[in-house]
Amino acid sequence: MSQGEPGIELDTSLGYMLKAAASALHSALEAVLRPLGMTITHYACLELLAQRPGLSNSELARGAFVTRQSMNVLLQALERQRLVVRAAQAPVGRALPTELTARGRRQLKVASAAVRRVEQDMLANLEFSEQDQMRRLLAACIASLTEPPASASLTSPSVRRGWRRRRRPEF
Amino acid sequence: MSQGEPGIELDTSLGYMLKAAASALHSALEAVLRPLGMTITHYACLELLAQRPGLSNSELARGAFVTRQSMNVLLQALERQRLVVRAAQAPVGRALPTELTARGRRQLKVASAAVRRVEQDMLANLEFSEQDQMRRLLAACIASLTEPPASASLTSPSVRRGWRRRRRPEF
DNA sequence: CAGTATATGTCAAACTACTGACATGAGTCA
DNA sequence: TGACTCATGTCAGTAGTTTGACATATACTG
Repeated sequence: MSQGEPGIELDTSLGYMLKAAASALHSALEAVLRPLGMTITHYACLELLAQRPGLSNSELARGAFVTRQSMNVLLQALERQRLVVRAAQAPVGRALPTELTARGRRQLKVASAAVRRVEQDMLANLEFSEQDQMRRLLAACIASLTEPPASASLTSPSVRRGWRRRRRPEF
Repeated sequence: MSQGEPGIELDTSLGYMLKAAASALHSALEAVLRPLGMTITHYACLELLAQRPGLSNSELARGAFVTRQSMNVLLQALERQRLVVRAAQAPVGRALPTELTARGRRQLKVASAAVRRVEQDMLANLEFSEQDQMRRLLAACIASLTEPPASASLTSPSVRRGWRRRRRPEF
């Protein structure tokens, strides 16, 4: 083009490619989850609870990359559907531990299988060593973007100080 | 973090890590673009037009990973702000070529610099060879998810048949 | 040529997720 | 103890996107 150095070369920009890959994955996940009557965040919430029972609303929000407000409305819906149960009162602080019900586990089981298929499709052409490599590279990108050098674990809410987590999530 | 760390795949799931990286990038981009009064899609639209002048609404939508309806409302806003101009009538078919105005180019220049900084931050700890590797891996994932083996170029709307592009975009 | 399928532009309605705001619980520090 | 800071839950309003629908333009098919 004419004007000097324009901007970013989209075709080779890793930021753009990252977005493209995430977008493709998102579409594929939506496509398999929709017939099950679930959104991606809905699925993510269930999966998180299956692997870490007792997570609070805020912790689930961080794990699903949405705001705690968004997760809150979702959680209320899931509770109405009897897919999860929340403690009536907080054991400590204000955080209310949440857990899956048997019904929630059943729904998750179906969804989880579908999601796994999508992920395997995505990695169909990658060797195991390449998958490891990709994990390493993505982790490096995440770390660089999240600045604070250490931790920020899903379940370490209070201890860390002086660093304020970025408010906005995804997508 | 007392509950027995159920070995979760989330921490090693490439799908999850991809989402995490995209989410972190999205947040970082939003943070630098917001002070400029731009959204990510807004920026993406301008950047696309800078590199491929004459792109239509639908082509811009695909390039920015949103629906053509979303891009349409954005384009109308950008046109009102005199950042872009659209052809009054289609040279062929219904597609209306769009181009940046001088004003649009000026706005893009500032945003592009900010975005470049974010991307460089993200890649700060990666060697060039690792960046190439990452490009290759992401490209493979995108290809696997998009199924149809070939093409699907940003500017090949009509030729391809028998394959319907996935409707939903991103993020 | 008629019929069908694909692309595109655009309006309107519905939704999802975010921002803003406020109150509550807990830890830190002087 | 009291002031301050931080994390959390939750309600209300809003912005950005998607879904749905329809008209129109082109290209393929038989």
